[in-house]
Amino acid sequence: MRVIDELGYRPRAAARELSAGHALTIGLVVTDLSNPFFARLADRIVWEARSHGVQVVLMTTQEDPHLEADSLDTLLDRSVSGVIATPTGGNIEKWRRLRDLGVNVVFIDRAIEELEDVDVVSIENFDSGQRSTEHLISLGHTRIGLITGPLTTSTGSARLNGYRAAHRNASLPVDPTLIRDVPFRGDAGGDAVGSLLAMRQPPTALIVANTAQVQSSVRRLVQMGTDIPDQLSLIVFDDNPWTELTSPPLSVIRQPLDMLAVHAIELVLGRMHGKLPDGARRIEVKADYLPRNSCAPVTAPVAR
Amino acid sequence: MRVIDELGYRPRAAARELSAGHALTIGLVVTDLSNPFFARLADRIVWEARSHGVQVVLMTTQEDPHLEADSLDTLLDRSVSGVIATPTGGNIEKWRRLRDLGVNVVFIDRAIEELEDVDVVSIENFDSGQRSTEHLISLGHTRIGLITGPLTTSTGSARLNGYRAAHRNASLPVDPTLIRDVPFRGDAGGDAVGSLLAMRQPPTALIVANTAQVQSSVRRLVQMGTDIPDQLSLIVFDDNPWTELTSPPLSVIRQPLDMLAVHAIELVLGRMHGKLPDGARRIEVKADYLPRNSCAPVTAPVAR
DNA sequence: TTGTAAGCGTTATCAA
DNA sequence: TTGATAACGCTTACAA
Repeated sequence: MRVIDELGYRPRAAARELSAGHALTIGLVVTDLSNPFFARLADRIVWEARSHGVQVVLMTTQEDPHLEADSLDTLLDRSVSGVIATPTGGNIEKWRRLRDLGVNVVFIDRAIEELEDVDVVSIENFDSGQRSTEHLISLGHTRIGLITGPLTTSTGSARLNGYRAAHRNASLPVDPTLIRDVPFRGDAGGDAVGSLLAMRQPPTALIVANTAQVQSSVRRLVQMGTDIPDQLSLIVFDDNPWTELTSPPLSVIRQPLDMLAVHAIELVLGRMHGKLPDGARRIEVKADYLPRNSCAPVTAPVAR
Repeated sequence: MRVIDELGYRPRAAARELSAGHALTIGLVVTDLSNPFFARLADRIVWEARSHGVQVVLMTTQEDPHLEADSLDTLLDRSVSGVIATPTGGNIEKWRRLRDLGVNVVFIDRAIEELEDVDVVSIENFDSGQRSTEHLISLGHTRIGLITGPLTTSTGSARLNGYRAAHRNASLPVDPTLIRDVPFRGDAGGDAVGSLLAMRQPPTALIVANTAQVQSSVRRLVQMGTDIPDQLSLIVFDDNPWTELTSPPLSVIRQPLDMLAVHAIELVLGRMHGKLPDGARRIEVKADYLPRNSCAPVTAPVAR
């Protein structure tokens, strides 16, 4: 021990991994880090992992299944003992194989229907969609726009279902032309905003129900000089650091990133140490509605 | 080859690393990912690294030298062949040892004076400080506040020197009470804003010269209801996605993240392959001033 | 308790 | 060109 200290000896990770057959490393696979949601999620995960002596290898997919497939191969080569990912939706077989090979997989933020035996940590998507819609309905809005990610994603469909349920409960019809499911990448959010406001009977309220579309949507609203909240009430998903710096400050659905990260890490590490019972876990944490000043009652009653 | 295909064989990274003595991996050591500047930087670096078949192990320091030291040890254990880092300023000996052990180190964004033989990629800090100050002076401002990171950091001191040079060139005195060098973490930016505006003779313009302080500074300005630009002209460092979403949109110094990332990766990989001449490289890329609507001429001439 | 040896999967060296 | 062999540094099982 004294000599170890004197020489500053440190065991070599590669040798240990080769001998053990697996690495004290997890892979983190997210879309990209320019989305503040994923960035802060990554920050929390790296932080939590560190406190357990686990390193994080970071890979980004740009929502592209090919890049995702590459990432998974690479992580497999590295014998990572776990993967935390926001899956693109593709590579079903690859994910399954990864899991069968003993890699602990945890999906965060979204799920994949076909992979029911994979752990998932997410917010209560249905509930978030419902509550934000209900809030706008309670302000008298009857034409509420919804911008969401592709409906093939679990977040997209669950939030839309919440939106629908809120309408149903209020005995309001759902106008399908107010619903825009758009791709994650590019300026799709902005375009959806443009076309919604150009409608003959435009919505009086808007929910941007995916973090990937918030920035481009808000940018477009600012460019168009839309008067918020008088002309349009607005709720966006996820409390970015800047949502309170706009005028007016935006009412948001706040996703509890810390909880998501902590649960994800605990699932991965728990399975690593075999401390968890078999069977997939689905953890849903509540997302709060944080009212600020971007929502107001409808100004004029809507003629029908 | 056919059998390789059939069996889906893939070489084991751990064995290769053990044999080769080093890993096709680099460490990325940044403060934290909740700062959009570092997040986007990390995004670009991961992306560039991937295109060269190199994986990235991510570690965060929270500006804490102890955490940084831990990170370096861990990376050393992993035999990474390179490290890209925004150094905290401490651990001088550790950095030097790392370099002497053959790990290619590239500092990004900031430098450490004592380590003159380490590659550095940064923006033209002096120039950025000078140009932003000059712009405000040309609008007639004579009392220009400056919020910057600790002056022990290369970015802090270089930007301050630029600020001073601009004053000198315009034969303006520098009022030291207008200069606030504050810690990176916490709400130091907001507090500096508060105390600057509470001065008997407050500044008519403000430069927030560090990304870490922008968010808390702007938040405080919004909270205080400061009229920008009529009451206070504002320039902030780094073009976050939200700087054009505030009202008014903020004039910024835009740091060319792509360039920083590309240069850093090229330096690390270039040295890995021994394609680079000896001797440290200092690459400085120009940062553009991007005028938006947060700067205006002084309203009333300052009584003297 | 301490010491020895085999094995992890790859690369590199040296013979054939 | 091909094929066998040692070495990388750690863990673990077994023998002394």
